[in-house]
Amino acid sequence: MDKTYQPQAIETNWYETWEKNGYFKPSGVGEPYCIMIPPPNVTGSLHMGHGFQESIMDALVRYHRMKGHNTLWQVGTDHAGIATQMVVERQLDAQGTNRHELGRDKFIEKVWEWKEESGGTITQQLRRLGASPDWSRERFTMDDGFYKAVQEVFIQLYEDDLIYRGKRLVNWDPKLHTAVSDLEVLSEEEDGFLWHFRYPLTDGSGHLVVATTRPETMLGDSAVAVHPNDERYKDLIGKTITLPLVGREIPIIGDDYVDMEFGTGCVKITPAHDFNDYEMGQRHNLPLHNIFTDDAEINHSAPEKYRGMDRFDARKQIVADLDALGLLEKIDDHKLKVPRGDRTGVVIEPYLTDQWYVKTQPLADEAIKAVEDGDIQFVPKQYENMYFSWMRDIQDWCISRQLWWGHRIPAWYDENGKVYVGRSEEEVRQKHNIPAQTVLKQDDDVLDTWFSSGLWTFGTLGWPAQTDFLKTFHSTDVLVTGFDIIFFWVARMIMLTLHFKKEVPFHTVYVHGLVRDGQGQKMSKSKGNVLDPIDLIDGIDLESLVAKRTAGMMVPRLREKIEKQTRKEFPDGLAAYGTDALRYTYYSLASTGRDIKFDVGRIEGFRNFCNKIWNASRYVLMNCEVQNDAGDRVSAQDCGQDGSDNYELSVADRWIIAKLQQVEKAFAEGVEAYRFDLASQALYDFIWNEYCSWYLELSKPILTSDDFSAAQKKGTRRTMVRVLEETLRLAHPLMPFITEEIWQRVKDLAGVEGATIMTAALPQCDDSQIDQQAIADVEWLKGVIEGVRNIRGEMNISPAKSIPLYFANGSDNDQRCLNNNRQFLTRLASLESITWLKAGEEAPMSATGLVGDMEILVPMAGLIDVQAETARLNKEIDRITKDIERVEGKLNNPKFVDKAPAEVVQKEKDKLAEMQSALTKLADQVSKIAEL
RNA sequence: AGGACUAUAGCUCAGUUGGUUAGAGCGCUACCUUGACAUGGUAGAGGUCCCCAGUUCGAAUCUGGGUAGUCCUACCA
Repeated sequence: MDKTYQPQAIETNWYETWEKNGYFKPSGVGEPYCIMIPPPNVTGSLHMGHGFQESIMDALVRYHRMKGHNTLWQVGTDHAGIATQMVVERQLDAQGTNRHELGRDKFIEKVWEWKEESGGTITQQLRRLGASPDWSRERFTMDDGFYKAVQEVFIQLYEDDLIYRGKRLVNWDPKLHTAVSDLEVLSEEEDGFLWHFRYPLTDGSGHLVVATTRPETMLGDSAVAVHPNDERYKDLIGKTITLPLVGREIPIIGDDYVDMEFGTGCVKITPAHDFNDYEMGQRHNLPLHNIFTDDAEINHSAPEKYRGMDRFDARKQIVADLDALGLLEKIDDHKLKVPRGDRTGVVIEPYLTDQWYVKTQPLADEAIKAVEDGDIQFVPKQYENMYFSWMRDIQDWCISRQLWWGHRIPAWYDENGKVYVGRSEEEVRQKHNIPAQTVLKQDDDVLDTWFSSGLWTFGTLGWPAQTDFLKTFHSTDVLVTGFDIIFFWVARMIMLTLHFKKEVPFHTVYVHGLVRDGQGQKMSKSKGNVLDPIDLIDGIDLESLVAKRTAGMMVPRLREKIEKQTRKEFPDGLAAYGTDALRYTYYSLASTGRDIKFDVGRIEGFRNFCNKIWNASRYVLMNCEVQNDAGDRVSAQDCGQDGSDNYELSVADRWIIAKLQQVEKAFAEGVEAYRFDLASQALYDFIWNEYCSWYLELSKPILTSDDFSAAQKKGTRRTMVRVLEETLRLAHPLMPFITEEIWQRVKDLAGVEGATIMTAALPQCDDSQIDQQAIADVEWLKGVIEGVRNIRGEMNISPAKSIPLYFANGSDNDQRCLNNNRQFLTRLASLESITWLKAGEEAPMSATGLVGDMEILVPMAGLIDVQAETARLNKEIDRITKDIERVEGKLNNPKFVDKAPAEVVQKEKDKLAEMQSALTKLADQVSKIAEL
C-alpha cells in the first residue's frame, strides 16, 4: 500500500468493476427497497445540491442493499422543456437562425441531438460520486414508454373531467412565448414609480386621479373603481370617464376591493392585464381589452400611434403624451414586486390565452388525506405544514406550454374548433366517427414538464403495463429532495399517483437542506459562487477555477468581482480531496437545518480521515501479513482466519469489540432517522478516537513484546483485522471507494469471503459482545495514561524521557487494574518504573494527578518547578472548588433534596464526596510543595 | 400583512424524554519527525448557550414577550 491515501488511484477503477458486474441491480431476493432519483435536467450538470442529494440516496441504497434488501435505485433524467428549449434556441441564434425557420420537426431533431451530446454529462458525474443506481433501467421523460404513461394520464384525467380547456389570464413569458405556472414566476421587490394620471369625467364636471405602476396598461382600461363607502367619490359611481389617448367611455364603479387609504383611492381597472382587475371585471361584467401581442408589444386594438411599440417604449410614450395633455399629476418613487420568469428573467405579463388546466382540488383533497393519515411522512415533520398550507389553497394547474420540446398534448381540433382527446388521430376519428375528409389538427402545445415528472414513480416502472417491477417496488420507500421543490414536484407526484395507482408514491419524504456557499449565499451561476463537486474530487488550479466561474459573464464589473472573490477565497485553487471525503463532508452536514453552508475547510478534515483509515489499515496489514520490502504480502500471518480457537483476547480486544457494537448501533440509529451527521460522527469517533488512538496503540505492546504469548498475539491480530473488516463494511455506505479498496486486502485475513464489499452484510450490534468490565478497565487505563500525559505536557517533560510513576491511595480494584495493565501503561505513558505505595508509605516529592480516589505521582527528583506545579494544581483546585460550591448549594436546598428523584440527589452527593476528597488531596499537595 | 425556521467556542455545526464539568471538526498556542499516519501525535487556551420574564428543586433544552437573520405565502393599483 502507498504511504498516503491517493483517492484518484482507486476510485474510477472500482466503479467500473461494480458497474460491469451488475452489482447495482436489484438482487431479486429480500424485502424490496426502492428510491426514485429526482430526475435531474438532462442538459444540465451536477451542482453541489445534486452532489449532496445523490450522496444521501446512495448511502441509503447501499445501506439497505447490505442489509439484504432487494434494492432498486431507479435513475433517470428529465427533459426540462423550457430550459432545454432555451439552450437549443440560443445555439440556433448563434448560427444566425431560429426555430421558426427550421420548423417544428427539424427543431425537435436538433434538441435530440443536443440531448445526445450533453445528456451523458450528468450521468458521468453521478458515477464519479460513486452513485449506485441500476443504470440498466435508466429512463428519460421523453422516452417512448414514458410518453405512453403521460398520454394515458392526460386522457384519463380528461375523461374523469379533471382536465379542461379554458381562456384565462395566465402568466405569460413574452420572451419564450409561453404560459408558465405560478411557481415559475419569481416576484422580487424592485424600485419603480407610481404615476398619477388625471382621468376626465365624460360630463366635463372634473376629473379623477388614478395611480398606476404600469402606465401602458391604461390603453386597456375598462373602468375606474372606487370604494362604495368613500365619501370623496361615492357620488361619482355610475358616471363615466373618457379614457385619455383612447377616447373610450368607461364607467366608474364601486367595489369594496379598493383600498381607500392607498394612492388616491381610485383604481384604473384593466381586466385583460391584471389578475385582480380580471376578477373585478367578472364581477361587474366589464369588457376585456387585450392590448398586447405575444411579444408584449402593443397590438391593433390600441390607437394607431402605439401599435407595434414594445411595452416599455409605449410606457414612456404614454407618460409623455399624458404629460403633454396636462394629465400627468405627479410621479412618485415606489417599491413594487415585479414578477419575472425564473428562466428568462423578463417581466411576466398577465395575458389572456386558451390553456389546458388540471382541476386540482379533488386531487389535492386525497393528497392532503394521505399525509394527514400518515401514509406519507415528511422528515423533518415541519414540512408537512408547508405542504398542507399550499395544498389547502391550491389553484388549478395550467399544464399547457407553448413550446415545441415536450410531450405534445393528445388533443385534436376539427375545423370548428371542437376538441377531441385520444391516443392518436385514428383513435379519435374512430371513436367519434369523424369522416376522413374532415381535417383534424393536433394541438400545438406541449405539457408542463412537471406533469410528466409527476408520474415518475410509477411511469418509470412500466405503468400502464402491470410489470413485475411495478408490483415489486411501488410504492417506493423514500423520496429524497429539497424543500424548494415540494410544491413543484412532490405535491404533484402525490396527487397524480394517488389518482392513478390508488396508492402513495412513497412512504417517506426526506427533505434536506439547500447547499449554500461559505457565506451562506445561495450558490448560483450568475453569482459566480458555484462549486463543481467534481472539482472538489479532482482538484482544480486557481486559474481554471476563475475561468470556469466567470465563463459566460457578460458584465465586466461582475466578472471582476467574481474573480477577486474567487482569488481571495481559494488562493491555491482546490486540492483533490477525492469522492469519499466529499461524501463524508456532505453527511457531516446533513442535520435537520434548512441551510447547509459548505465550508471547504471541512472537506480537508475528512480527506485526512480517509488518510487515517488508510494508514491504520497499513498498520494492520503489516502485522497480519508477512510482507516483502515493497510492503506486499508474501504470506498471511495466523489471524485465526482458519476458524481455529487457540487465541486469547486481551482487555483491549474485548473493549474494542464492545465499542464496535456500540458504534454499529449508533450508526444504524442515525441512518434510520436520516441523521447522517450523527451516523457519520459516531463512525468518525470510533475509527479515529477509539480504534486508531487507543486500540491500535494498545496492540503495539502485545505484538512487539516477548511478555505476551503466541495465543495473545494471535488474539490481537485476529481482533485487529476483524474489527477493521467489520468497520469497513459499516463505513461502506458512506465511503464506498476506500472501503472497497482496503476490504479486498483484508477480507481473507478476517476469514470473510465475497466478491465485493457492496454486497457484504451490514454489521449489526450484538449486545452480548458488549463487555462492560472491559469497557471499565480500559477507561481506567485511559485515565491513568491521560493523567501522566497531562503532567508531562504541563511540566514540560520531554516525551522521549521515561519517567517513574507511583500510585498512592489506590483501591483493590485499582491494584487489579494495574496488575492487568502494567505493560500497556509502561508503553503508552513511557514509564521507567511503576511503584504501588501501600497505606502510610511516603512518595518522593512529585507532581500529582488524580484518577478517581487514586493518586498518581511523578517524582520530580528535586528538579520540581514549584511555580509550574503549584499553578497546575491551583487550576484544578479552582475548577473543583467552583463545582463544589454549586453542588453544595443544590444539596443544601431542601426543595431539591425533597423533590428531585432520589437517584439524582444521590448522584450529586457522590459527586460532592468525590470532589471533596480530590480537593483535600490537591490542597495537601500544594502545601507539601510550598514547604520546599 | 400572515406564517415558518434559525440564533451554542474565532468559523461550521451537534446537544435525544429538563439533571453533562455544554461537545465535535476546522482554526489558535506550546511541545514532539517515537518503527501506520506531519493528510500525524501529545498537551492546552477558548462559551453571558441572542436578550428579558415565567414555569420548575433544577432551563441551552419548556412557556410567553422582545431583538436579529433567513425563507415561504399573499399582496395596494
